Amino acid sequence: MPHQLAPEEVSPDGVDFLPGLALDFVVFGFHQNQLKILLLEYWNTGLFALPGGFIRRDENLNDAARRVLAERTNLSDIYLEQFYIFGDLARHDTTPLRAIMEAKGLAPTKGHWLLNRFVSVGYYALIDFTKAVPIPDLLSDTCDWYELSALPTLMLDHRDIVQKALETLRADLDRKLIGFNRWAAPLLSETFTMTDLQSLYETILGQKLRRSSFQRKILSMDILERLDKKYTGGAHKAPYLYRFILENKLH
Amino acid sequence: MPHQLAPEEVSPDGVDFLPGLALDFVVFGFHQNQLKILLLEYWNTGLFALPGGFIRRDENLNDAARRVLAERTNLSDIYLEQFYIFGDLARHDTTPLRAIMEAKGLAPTKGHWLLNRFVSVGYYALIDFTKAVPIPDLLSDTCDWYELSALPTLMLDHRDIVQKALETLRADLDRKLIGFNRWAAPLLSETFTMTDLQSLYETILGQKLRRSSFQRKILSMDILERLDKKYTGGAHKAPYLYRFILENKLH
DNA sequence: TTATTATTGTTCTAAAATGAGACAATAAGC
DNA sequence: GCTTATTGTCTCATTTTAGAACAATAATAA
Repeated sequence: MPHQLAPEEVSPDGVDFLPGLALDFVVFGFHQNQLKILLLEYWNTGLFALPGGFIRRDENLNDAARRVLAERTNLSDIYLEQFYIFGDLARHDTTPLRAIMEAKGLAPTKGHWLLNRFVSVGYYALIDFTKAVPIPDLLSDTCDWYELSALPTLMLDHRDIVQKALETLRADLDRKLIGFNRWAAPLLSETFTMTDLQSLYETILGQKLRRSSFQRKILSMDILERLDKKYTGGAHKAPYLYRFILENKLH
Repeated sequence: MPHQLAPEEVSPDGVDFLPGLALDFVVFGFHQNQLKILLLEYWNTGLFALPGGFIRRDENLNDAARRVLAERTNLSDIYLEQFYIFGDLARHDTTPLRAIMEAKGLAPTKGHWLLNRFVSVGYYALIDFTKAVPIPDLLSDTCDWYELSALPTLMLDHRDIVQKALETLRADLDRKLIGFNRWAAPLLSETFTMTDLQSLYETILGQKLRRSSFQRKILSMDILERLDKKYTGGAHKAPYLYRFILENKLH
């Protein structure tokens, strides 16, 4: 016999979600030497927000995260990591959601499931910019990439969430050098030049690195496989292309 | 007008908590060159668990953590950090809690608030072993220190929670060298010898460090104030005592 | 064909950090 | 005063890093 629910415990779609708990995603992509993240724009309101979702009662938390992210990006097998839980009371401002619901023709009735206080689990994801197919959710109009350095104003505390995600990303960049091949790989295409990789580093860390030191360090890690040269048409020496050696090939 | 609640949304004490969300604490203390954590033992069941608690509807998440921790240790102003959210379905095993409730004379009625699925926010805390006064909660018999290297069997996934906390602690030990004086300070008493500090490092990292290198590195950080010598009565040179220079004195 | 140019892979040297040990200083016990 | 254990500091070899230099080389222009 299924668990009995009070009406306000059920989401608008009638799906059986855990109440009061949400997921928010900072989805990083890397394109043209810029870090970008996915944002939703809500119909007719000018409001921007991070992609998010809820957890089913019969679902592991991290599985819920994978499911929601797959719905937004059309990608499975995504590099995904929890980084913080946001649970301030100040989050509980129903103004933007009321506007969004009304613009969608939904009645923001008192006690509506969506208008309760939510504690939100922050995840960051690293994905291949070229492979993702951003898909809006039920309440939003568009789902698209925005440069991290030029984000629109975000609703609620979503700006803080992005900031915290970026800090975690930076810390992890240092910390996860072991296994780095699996970590950074999702942000780059299958093959890349050393300059591409350095540029990714520099963009995440927000500072310039020395070319010779960077190359020496990365090469000494034995995580790259050198492929053919890449002839770009530029009037200069052609760089080698590299590929990450997969984990199972390392040992 | 207060929010209307279904009966099963209210905790046994009648306090208005957020449903389905709990807090679990890995409280680290350092004593006699051993890392220890606080555990609760439940009355008449032989069950051990991490200290935990719930979030009031009118309370920030992190404030709830401070409140609960103060209730368990009689300490305020504790170094506290989120490290993970545990949300697997496998957590939802009501067997131990039923036993605990029955041993306490509480009826584990179907749909009882405590028997629902809980997603739990993991916090780790660093406190001065000598200053804490461990206090059991309503359902437990004792609250005491246990050596990390010799923990009893813990209920549910609490062993995993401890493991994850320890991994985070180790990673943070490297990462937080800046501000280290504030970070490690809670684990040591006000004054300490260089050997004490090195021992703390070695215990957290689980490996021996070279004495001269450690001393050179720590002293070069300019975060320690050298005080008088400590005469222990041992037949050898007396070590200096040190104290962390407070943050506001650093600049 | 031959310079020219921009970028790359590699090498070199000086500086800095670290590893591993040596050594003198010194409390307390004998 | 001698011994013992531990400490603070110093030394030297090794490793790592910073910073610059240099040769190689695609494409372009002369």
